[in-house]
Amino acid sequence: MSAPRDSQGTPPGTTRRRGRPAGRTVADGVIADREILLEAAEGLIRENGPSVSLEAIATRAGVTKPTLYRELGDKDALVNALAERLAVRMATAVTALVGQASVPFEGLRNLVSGYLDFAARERHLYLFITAGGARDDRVQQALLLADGAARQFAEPIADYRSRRNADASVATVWSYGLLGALHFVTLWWLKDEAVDIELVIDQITSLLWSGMRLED
Amino acid sequence: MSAPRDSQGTPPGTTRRRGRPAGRTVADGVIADREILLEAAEGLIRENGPSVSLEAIATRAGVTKPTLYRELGDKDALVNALAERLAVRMATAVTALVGQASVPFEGLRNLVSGYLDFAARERHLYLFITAGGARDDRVQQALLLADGAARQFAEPIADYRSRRNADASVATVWSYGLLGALHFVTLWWLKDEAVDIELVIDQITSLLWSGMRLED
DNA sequence: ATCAAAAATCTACCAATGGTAATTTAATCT
DNA sequence: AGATTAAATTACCATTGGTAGATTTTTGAT
Repeated sequence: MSAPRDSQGTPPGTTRRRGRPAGRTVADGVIADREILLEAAEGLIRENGPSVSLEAIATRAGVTKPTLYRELGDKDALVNALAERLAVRMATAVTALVGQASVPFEGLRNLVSGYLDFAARERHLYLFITAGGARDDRVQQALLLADGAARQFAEPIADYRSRRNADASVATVWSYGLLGALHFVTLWWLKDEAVDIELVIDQITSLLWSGMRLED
Repeated sequence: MSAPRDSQGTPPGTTRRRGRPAGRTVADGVIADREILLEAAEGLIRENGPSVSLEAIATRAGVTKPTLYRELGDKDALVNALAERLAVRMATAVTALVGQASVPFEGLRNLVSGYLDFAARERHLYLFITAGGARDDRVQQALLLADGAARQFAEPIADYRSRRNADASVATVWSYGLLGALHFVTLWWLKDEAVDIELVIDQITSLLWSGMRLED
């Protein structure tokens, strides 16, 4: 917005202090700094949407790019870190909902509902992680959130089936299938949120629970 | 690779002819040029993977960037055009397989199998379209292939259910769910192709056909 | 035939951005 | 106190998407 005279985010009149900062020792506040950077990134993404530059993140965190690189690695690492955080928060929220269910079907429905709700609430962040940031290797970017989540889902699925003497080896593939279905429906729904969400939840839950077949 | 002296792909000794080319009239071979450019893009992606620059594409097509922009618009338009082509080819291949089935279940299985096969055969192109190219707005990039395909799938699904007096309004959501499941399983499987493909096909077909439930 | 306007193309550039090298400042060690 | 090391900054590089302006040929009017 306000054009900075410098390539960095230094205020136009002043000069940023250079060199090692006062009262800062080896591996002192490293985790704190990491946290501050990730927080800055999340903030920017929430406010300005999924396209964000490392420069902007560094500036918001009060540092410069090389510091950001030192703390986080490269942009892929940043996206990874954000994905991990989001996956944890998402899993926590969704798991709590699933736990409230009294029967498996209700558990699945809560899962679907929780997923869509969470994605809608963290719209920009969700889109950044699943379709946004990485420079190269965008290939598995789409699976970033999914890889974590799929592992989380595989175990309950396998358990559920084992307890009922059904083939549990499907758990991994089903996890990815489940996540993919949720993800695409989410993307489609987020585009304009034109359809009633409860209807969408019912329909996709029905597909995942009962499948498409009408006869045996 | 071989560093060009020029910023363009001009051979080091020569100078590229400038200006309007001989024997070229308004809207003459426009479609042909478009085709050549798209072909060049596909070739490069097949050979070098999903990361490709517009410069490289233009050079391979024997033109320069401004010409490419005149023919295609911007990079998003290029990705769009490639997605459309791929969607058509994919739909053709898959539809043929589905048509060979004698019962609906077999149709679905052929669909799944055809999707995975096609993606594996056009690995780089598939990844470029679904996870690769677009500059901004990568958001709906993930849905590029899906949007076309989902429309294709929605009608058969609705038909199938209508004929059996089942609720056909699920068709749209199910299409995206189906595509999402296929896409994620495909990405996961393409990562290292470690699992037997027939097993994957069986498992994901089972999920889509019968769902996850074990009891009513 | 001649000359102006329009069309198609290239060269040369710009801006944004991911990433890094060299430099400066402060803390720590001997 | 002086040397070494760690942290951070400035200033830069390379790539790449995109565009402005120069250049050449066709087209069309006089």
